[in-house]
Amino acid sequence: MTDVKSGANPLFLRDEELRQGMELVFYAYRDFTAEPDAMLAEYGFGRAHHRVIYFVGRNPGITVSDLLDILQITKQSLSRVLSQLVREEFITQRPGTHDRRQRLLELTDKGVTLEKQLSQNQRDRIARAYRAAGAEAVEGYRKVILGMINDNDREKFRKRGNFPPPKKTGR
Amino acid sequence: MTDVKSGANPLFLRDEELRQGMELVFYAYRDFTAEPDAMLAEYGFGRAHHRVIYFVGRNPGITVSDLLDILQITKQSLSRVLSQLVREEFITQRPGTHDRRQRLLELTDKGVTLEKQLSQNQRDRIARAYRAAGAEAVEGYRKVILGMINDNDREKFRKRGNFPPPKKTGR
DNA sequence: TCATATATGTCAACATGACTGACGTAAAAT
DNA sequence: ATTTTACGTCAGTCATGTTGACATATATGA
Repeated sequence: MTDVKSGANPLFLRDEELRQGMELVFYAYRDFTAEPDAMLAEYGFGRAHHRVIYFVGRNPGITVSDLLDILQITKQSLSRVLSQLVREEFITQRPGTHDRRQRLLELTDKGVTLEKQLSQNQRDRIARAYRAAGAEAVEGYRKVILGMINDNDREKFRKRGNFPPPKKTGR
Repeated sequence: MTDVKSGANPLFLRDEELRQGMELVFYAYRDFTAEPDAMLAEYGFGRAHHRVIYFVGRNPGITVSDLLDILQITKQSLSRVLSQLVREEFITQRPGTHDRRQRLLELTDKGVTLEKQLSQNQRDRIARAYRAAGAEAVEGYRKVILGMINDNDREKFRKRGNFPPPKKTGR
């Protein structure tokens, strides 16, 4: 059998290989979210809250519209979870200095604590995977997965570089 | 006030690296599902239908419980979308030959057509990313992302190996 | 200055896809 | 013969997304 599939050229993208690539994304995401989801449930929060907490923690002082750009949901969807997080004091809002219409978002101490707790599992998961695979594999992982991300967001990572500049505060 | 975040501290780089790893998963999944979601909406279907169609197409003759194991949702959640797909003739059910309690699931021609249409975008996305990154990077991608997946499912990919046999599961 | 655009919030109404818990049926296993 | 398994279904709930309309404060440009 001239099994085309067993060829030595991994760049011959067979259906099987592509399907595996797709499934890997599915499984990774599924397992990536399972444990934080369970923690969140104890607070009466959901995955949406986690995403907000994460990206606010990642970009202190982010505006609502920038957050919307990241999450790609409607402002009404965001509003619900965000106002809940503000009400329960995980996030604070302050007017923008240059544009006072903006509400710049930041985690409170309580928010930082929750964020750490929530992402600890994911952080561990990534660290474990990175360690097991080795630096070279990590470089490959980044390359491939960046290639799957839409152009505009790929830029974000490009701008930061592989090992981003030791910037003091998130801009 | 030693700025913990600035360059000298390798822990910052590590944290930054881990965070980027997490974000890559988020962005990839977000962009991965956006277009199929839009197509599905035209049929009155959602992402859940896609997952069912995908995994039934991938494993013709799969049982309901094996599908539940993959999706990790409750049978009630599955039941709703599955019965809809059966009713609208995208999927057929036939009793298991050895165990007649089972309902072995398969795509109809209509189902195969829809599956292809839906996953074409994802397939293209993967192919593009793989081609752009190169064979070595793909190997790294697989290694890393496999490391993120829970043990039991990692086995699935291990068992199949990198270039798995096109064996349909009986179970 | 006046008009318009922007950033944000909010209300109502709705759909999807998760969940739990309970119950039912048919077939397999002991 | 009894129990377990595979599957379906009903009822109710919740989280998270959607659209569309409207409100307010502020910024910006003619």
